[in-house]
Amino acid sequence: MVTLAEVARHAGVSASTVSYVLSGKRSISGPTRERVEQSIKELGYHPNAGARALASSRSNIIALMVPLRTDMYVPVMMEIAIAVATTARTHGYDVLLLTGEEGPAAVRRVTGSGLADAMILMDVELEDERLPLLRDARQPTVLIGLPADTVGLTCVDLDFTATGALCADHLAGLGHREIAVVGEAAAVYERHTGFAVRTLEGLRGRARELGLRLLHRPCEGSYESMAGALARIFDERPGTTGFVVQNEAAIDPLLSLLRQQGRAVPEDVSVVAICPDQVAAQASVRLSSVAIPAHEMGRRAVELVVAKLEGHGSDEVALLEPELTVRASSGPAPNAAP
Amino acid sequence: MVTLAEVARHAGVSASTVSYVLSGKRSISGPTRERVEQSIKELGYHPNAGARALASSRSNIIALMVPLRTDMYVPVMMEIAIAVATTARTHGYDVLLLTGEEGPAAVRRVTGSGLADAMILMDVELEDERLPLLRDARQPTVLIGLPADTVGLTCVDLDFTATGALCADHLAGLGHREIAVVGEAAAVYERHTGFAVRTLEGLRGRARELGLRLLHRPCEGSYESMAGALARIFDERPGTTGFVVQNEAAIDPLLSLLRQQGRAVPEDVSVVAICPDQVAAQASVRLSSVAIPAHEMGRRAVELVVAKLEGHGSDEVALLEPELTVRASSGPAPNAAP
DNA sequence: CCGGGTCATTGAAGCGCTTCGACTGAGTTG
DNA sequence: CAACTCAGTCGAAGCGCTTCAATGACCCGG
Repeated sequence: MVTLAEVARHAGVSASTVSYVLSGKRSISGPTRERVEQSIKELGYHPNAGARALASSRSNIIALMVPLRTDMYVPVMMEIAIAVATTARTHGYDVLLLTGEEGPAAVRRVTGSGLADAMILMDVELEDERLPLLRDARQPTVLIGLPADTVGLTCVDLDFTATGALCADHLAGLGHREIAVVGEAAAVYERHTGFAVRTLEGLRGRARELGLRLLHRPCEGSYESMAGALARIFDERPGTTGFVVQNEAAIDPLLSLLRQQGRAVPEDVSVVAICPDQVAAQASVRLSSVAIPAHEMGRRAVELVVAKLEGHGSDEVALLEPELTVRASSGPAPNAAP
Repeated sequence: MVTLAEVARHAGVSASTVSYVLSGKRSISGPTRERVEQSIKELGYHPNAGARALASSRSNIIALMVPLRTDMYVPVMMEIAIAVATTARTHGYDVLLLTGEEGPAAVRRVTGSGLADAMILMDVELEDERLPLLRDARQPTVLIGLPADTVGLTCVDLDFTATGALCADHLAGLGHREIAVVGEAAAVYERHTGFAVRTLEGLRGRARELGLRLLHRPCEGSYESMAGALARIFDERPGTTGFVVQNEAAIDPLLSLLRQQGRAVPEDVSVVAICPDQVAAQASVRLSSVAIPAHEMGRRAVELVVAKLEGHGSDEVALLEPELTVRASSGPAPNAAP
């Protein structure tokens, strides 16, 4: 194993000079720099991560805590994780993957041991038990998702309240008066997951303003549960002509069932989805949708955390503006005035 | 920040004693151990990861390299990643998340810097450019997936050749003679991804033995591309009564299209999928399928790598036996002899 | 030709931990 | 009872790096 000292000897300089060449924290003359870089290359030197971390109290690692559950939004989580990992690399950081399993204990372990310089948490609940620990951890933290109380926290999320309102606007604008919301599994609402709750609030609030009738039905995502939910929806509100779906797994079943029942999309019913663009574009009917900007969320989270690590950057809540793309699944309500 | 030395002072022992209490590498008397543990708790001590890594040349980190692409099997990758992370924790290791982006450079960086004690690579191609580096890295490595040449490597994978054969057996046993294979996107085969190629080999080999006619069509996974592929299949082989699907995204479109064309499953055509059980169980027709044991693969990979780190454990290829679960999507061929 | 400033480089002091060898005293053995 | 073992503890030497204060070399204006 090649060490700094060996590089220094090979290049005929002191160890500290090599270190400064590597870090760029002091000016080094051209010739010296070149000699050192040459030696590094020749010897195949790689700085030892542990020694660096010890001497500088910086590990250059960002911890990413992903939810253990895989009951929702798996592709989104994966895309966020990958975006975090690649963006972190461009800033010189590696990513440590923590699962929610250990819960608050993981936070304590990582912040205590200096394993990571900062943390990014996903799948934040409205009253998350990890939050108190974060508020007085010495490591900077960024949340992907929005808890109830954001004081002293930095968060990134799609503005789901605005997303709900946007969906309501779109359908109302097309003349739909009775809207059904096909949501995530009931468990997701029960554990007070922010995005699901907020979307619903946004939908309800705007529906009230616009005088729409709104019916919310959680859905497990299986074909069977979708069939059940759909039957109950048309049973209770036969005049339903607009659907908002926030559950990737339920999309295909919904479209398939509507087709089976002879309800044409978008002629008889309109469907708006809240899902990644790729999913919307691949469905049997190209779906009008509000995109989940997973990549952007991961990227922003890293950038916020890096800014904090570098001293600038403050606590802020970065809400991404939702964008609705109109595709082939939404059109004028069948009985609307022209 | 609390250090070992402070704990030692607080407990009235030497630093080395505290260290031995922590590691258990030397015997410590009951009273002393208790005193030290008490001090650790009172002071809220957490060993510093960097210092540990430097002194012991062990980081207690396993690097996991996941593919950057998200064009296939995303939920499977995620499940493997989560299984790796949780299993690693039970052995005292954390997981560093690397994306394929950096390619071989990431391998060099991690092995060179001692950032990780071992590596697990996913999405291995038949002729993977990272393999030469691994063969003479000092860190143990385990591959999830099977390259062409496994000499000197440790691998975990579902036995996809046997999986293909099993699907052929199942359909042949039900009297089907003409089988269509709906595969992954063409790009997956072009980059020689092991699992896709091997499944096909297994299918072809057994089909030949059993005298089945086999038609393979790659598929992007969108509804549109599935429609195209299906049209070409029935065009070319109108007598097709059996389907093998190895592409999660294509499952729903396939079932939906078959229904639209008035072909009943399993009365007119039988479908066997190669996918996680959850997906098979949630489809509109409960699918007969060979499960992808994602969790098991992740777990096994960690256990193999930990065994290597502990000195026992040798190079071996662990192929998991495929299991076919018969559900509602496969039945006797319509024109078969009773 | 000297005081003051800048630039490039160095030596040495740690960072917090693990681990080796040495030491002690109690228990065992011939 | 001397010789020996062994469990339990300690001191000290690093692990490979960063960083601070110090040292020269050099240039400038006065």
